Amino acid sequence: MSEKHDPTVGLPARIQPPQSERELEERAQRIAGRSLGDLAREHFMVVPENTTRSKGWTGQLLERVLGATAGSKPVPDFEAIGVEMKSLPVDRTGMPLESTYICKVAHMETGATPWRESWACHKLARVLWVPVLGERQIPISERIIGTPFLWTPSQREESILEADWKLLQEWILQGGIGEITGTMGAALHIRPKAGSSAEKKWMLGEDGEWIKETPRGYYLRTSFTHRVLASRLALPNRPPPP
DNA sequence: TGATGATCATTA
DNA sequence: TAATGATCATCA
Repeated sequence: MSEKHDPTVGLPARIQPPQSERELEERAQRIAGRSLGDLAREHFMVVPENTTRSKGWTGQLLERVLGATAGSKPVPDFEAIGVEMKSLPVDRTGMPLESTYICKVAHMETGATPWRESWACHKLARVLWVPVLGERQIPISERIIGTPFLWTPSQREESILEADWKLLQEWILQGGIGEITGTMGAALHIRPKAGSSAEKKWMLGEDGEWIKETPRGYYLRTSFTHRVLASRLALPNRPPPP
């Protein structure tokens, strides 16, 4: 009989998950303006030289700092309060540098799933956006956290997402998942999401038969996330558009 | 192994 | 140079 090794021995206690949105917001506001290097040091994380081999590092740091549920479970980052966290790399003007991954394209959804019942819709129902000044020229440790904020899609935003969802579902119905390209969808689109293009998974094909296909995921375009940032941060007191 | 966290890098 | 398609690390 051997005792189970406890990897937390010698490390600081894990940050407890926030028990309310208020608590999460307070934590998030406190790291606004801080550098990734400072936060990493406080939480005993080593800053990578570059992100090529550490692509998820910033997100993992923020999860740790804010007390997100660790791991890769298919549940919200802050499970108790149903909030998803997304770090968003932006340039100095607030323009997102990358699209935002939402979730995989599930083979059970390849057809006529209503937007409101979709995995993507549930994922986006409540999001803590954490902008990070993340231009490649800036060393990782010097990148600065912006102002985080909680977000639920407005009616306008949701109608855009729903329209794209319907469009993509229609394409899947007509031609199968294999016909989808990244050009489809104004805000929400579908792109490969796999370890490599060689990776194939069983999906439902055009005529309902099982086929091997590249795993794909739903992503938000930068044009959409930019409008989300701009409407919540740059123009906080702007009256709603007509 | 498959879902999570994303960013990389080639091409149009 | 932006966008699409490809790829990388970690965790349970």
